[in-house]
Amino acid sequence: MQTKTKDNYTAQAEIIKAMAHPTRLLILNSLKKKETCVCELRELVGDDISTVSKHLSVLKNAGLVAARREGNWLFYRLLCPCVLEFSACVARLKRQ
Amino acid sequence: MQTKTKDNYTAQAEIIKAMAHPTRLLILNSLKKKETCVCELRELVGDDISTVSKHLSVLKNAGLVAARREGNWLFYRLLCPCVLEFSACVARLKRQ
DNA sequence: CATCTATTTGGCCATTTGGTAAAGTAGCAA
DNA sequence: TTGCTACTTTACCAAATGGCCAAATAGATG
Repeated sequence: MQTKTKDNYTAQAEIIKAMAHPTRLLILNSLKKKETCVCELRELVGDDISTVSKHLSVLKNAGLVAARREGNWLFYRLLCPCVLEFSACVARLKRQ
Repeated sequence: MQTKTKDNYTAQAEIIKAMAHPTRLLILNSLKKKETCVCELRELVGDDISTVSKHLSVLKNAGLVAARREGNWLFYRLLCPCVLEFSACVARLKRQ
């Protein structure tokens, strides 16, 4: 196996790992509909605010979302909606 | 958030988590081409045979692959090729 | 039966992850 | 300035993950 390919899979795995959590999937799917502030995501998720913030930083570091400040609020948005096409495939798989 | 939806994301996350490792991505992409025995996957991956076997059991438990015995050999095959369409999306993301 | 080959499983250990509480930071407003 | 709101970061802990070695297992063959 070539090093370049290995690096490629490592980089892909990083992104997939960032998606591999129920809360983060929920957040991603929610952001598909609209840009959302942390406080609203927190209500949606139902966990501690610091937990939600950590999940958001995982998604941000993976390049899946980005934030925009508006006064006291931070609005997160989805950078790559195509990652959600994956959900449909996984949902299909689950039913087999 | 409804319980049903939560369960849904948990189930999806299980499958995505199974993909979220460089070695397992390598295996999945290799199986896309053809059914392969463990010994050959081991050569491809380069890790200890027990490590490769454990990765395969993660993929099997997630429902992503299945095995077929032929004499002493176990041949693994990909059950849901659509999971790999995701790679293209992630690769695009990486370049942004 | 014994033995060989291919693969899985269990034990162990180091590293990573996910969660909370507490402390820190950034902007707004009085 | 002080204080308030909205969030992030740090510290800490428990649980999960990933790796290797060694032991166990399954089927083929003598």
